[in-house]
Amino acid sequence: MARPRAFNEDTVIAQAAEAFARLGYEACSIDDLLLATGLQRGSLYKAFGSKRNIFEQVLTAALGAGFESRGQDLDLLITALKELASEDQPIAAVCREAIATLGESAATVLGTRLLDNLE
Amino acid sequence: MARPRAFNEDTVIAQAAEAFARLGYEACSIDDLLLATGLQRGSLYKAFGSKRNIFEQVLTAALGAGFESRGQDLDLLITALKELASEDQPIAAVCREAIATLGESAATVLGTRLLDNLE
DNA sequence: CTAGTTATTGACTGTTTAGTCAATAACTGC
DNA sequence: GCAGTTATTGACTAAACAGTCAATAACTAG
Repeated sequence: MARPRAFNEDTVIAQAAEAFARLGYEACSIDDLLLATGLQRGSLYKAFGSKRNIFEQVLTAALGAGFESRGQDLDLLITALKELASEDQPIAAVCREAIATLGESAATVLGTRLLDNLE
Repeated sequence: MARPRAFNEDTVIAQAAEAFARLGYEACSIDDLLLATGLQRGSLYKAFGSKRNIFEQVLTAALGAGFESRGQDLDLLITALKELASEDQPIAAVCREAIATLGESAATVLGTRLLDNLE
């Protein structure tokens, strides 16, 4: 129909996920995301709209179907809970669903992952 | 000896603790701390040196002698683990000591507090 | 009262932040 | 080819950021 995208959206989300998981939400700047994805500013904003929206897509991809408590995905969940969930209901909803998947061990699984930051 | 301080250091640390616990480390700006403490920029920096040092004093006060896993103190511990511990050894050391105090229930206690962000 | 010391103030700096946009490029349908 | 559409680029903006500093104020010792 028109000029095609030069990137694959899923790949970009996966690259952004790595950056958010490693740095956390606030500490991960747009420049960090540009570096991680190889995109230019305008392209990132055209495709995703805002930092918060990028994170929402990252989180949905990580915690949606096929969520299996990989370390990186737990880091994203912890970040979402600590930095966003209390003031962002859609993010909180995604978190709730993932936590239901974890069942009664949710607290221990998350706490154990938190403690991994000491090693 | 000279001009006396117009504030009590322990009070200021307690006020800063509330702000850090509520907002997290990165999301808590110096302006947030000035608002919370009522101090002026120069006074805060003269007394504590840097944002990171203020946080270290807050954390030491919260997790040192008399640490009793109050909600606010757990929030500070979680913040320290997630945002600072992996790249700041003195902060990590304070965390380790508090976690030893919590014993084998540490992971569950921290995870449970994390999940409270959903309510 | 004076000299010495330390605390307070708030204007200032340079950097980094998230986000915007006009110009241009790359495509498709005709 | 041409017209229409969407993607890319990177310079740009305004706000927020952590941290500094010269001027001044408030104290103590003598």
